[in-house]
Amino acid sequence: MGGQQWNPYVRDCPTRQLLDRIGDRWTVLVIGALGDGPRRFSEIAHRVDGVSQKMLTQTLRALERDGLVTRTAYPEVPPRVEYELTELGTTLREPLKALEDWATAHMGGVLDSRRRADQPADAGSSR
Amino acid sequence: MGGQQWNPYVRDCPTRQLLDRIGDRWTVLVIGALGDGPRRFSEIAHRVDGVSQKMLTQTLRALERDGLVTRTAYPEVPPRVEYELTELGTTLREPLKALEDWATAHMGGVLDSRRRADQPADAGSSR
DNA sequence: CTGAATCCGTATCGATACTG
DNA sequence: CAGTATCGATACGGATTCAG
Repeated sequence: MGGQQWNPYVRDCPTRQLLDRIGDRWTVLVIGALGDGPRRFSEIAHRVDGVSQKMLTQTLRALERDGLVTRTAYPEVPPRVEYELTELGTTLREPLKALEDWATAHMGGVLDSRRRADQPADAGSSR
Repeated sequence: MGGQQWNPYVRDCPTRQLLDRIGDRWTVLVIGALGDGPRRFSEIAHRVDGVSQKMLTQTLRALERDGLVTRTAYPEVPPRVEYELTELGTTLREPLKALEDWATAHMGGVLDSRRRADQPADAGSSR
């Protein structure tokens, strides 16, 4: 199996499905936060700055559903729940890392370009 | 100047900025469609299945603003406009390709897991 | 601590009609 | 052909409240 050559233009190719899946605000960040081992709910919440409790829960549920993360609840009081990347989830970290590296290297240039484009007038006057 | 170590958890790290930028439905696909050379507006529209005129325009404008794509209008009748990845835009293709490859290899498994998780009842009966 | 449920503003996007 | 403008649905996500 496999070997089917998808071009990423067609509606339900894997690329689109992946984009639909990780193209929200938090999924990629949560996967990143789980990159170095299992983490508790509150640890993830603390690491992923700005995520609300609702969105974190929702994101983790979706990741679990898709087999990218496992959820382990310990029957204690107070409750402790740990999330961990599955093997599959771990394999996703590499391409994500490539993206992070690109961002670190090049986003500055992107923002510069954006700022330049946002100069309303010609702005050549100052040089 | 380089060397600053961002962790992808903090609010305005490059990773988040990139995600905010490419985390929409079309940007990644449009970059993909421009991967093998300059393309006309209508060519891109045809390649990126399902994109509306509005969203394609909007996406291309944003890419241009960010220095990832150049726009060249030829003063002809009828008009011809070509879009092409800049050098910077081209560098983004590599990590994006890594993501596409992951999708091709693993999205099937993800969808399987999702389908399994969506079985309402225990469904263990069939084994 | 973990998480479900609700309310609600807003950003996103698709469809459609119109223009040079 | 390559856009622009407008409208409306709805999905996304933040704040808050309640519960085991």
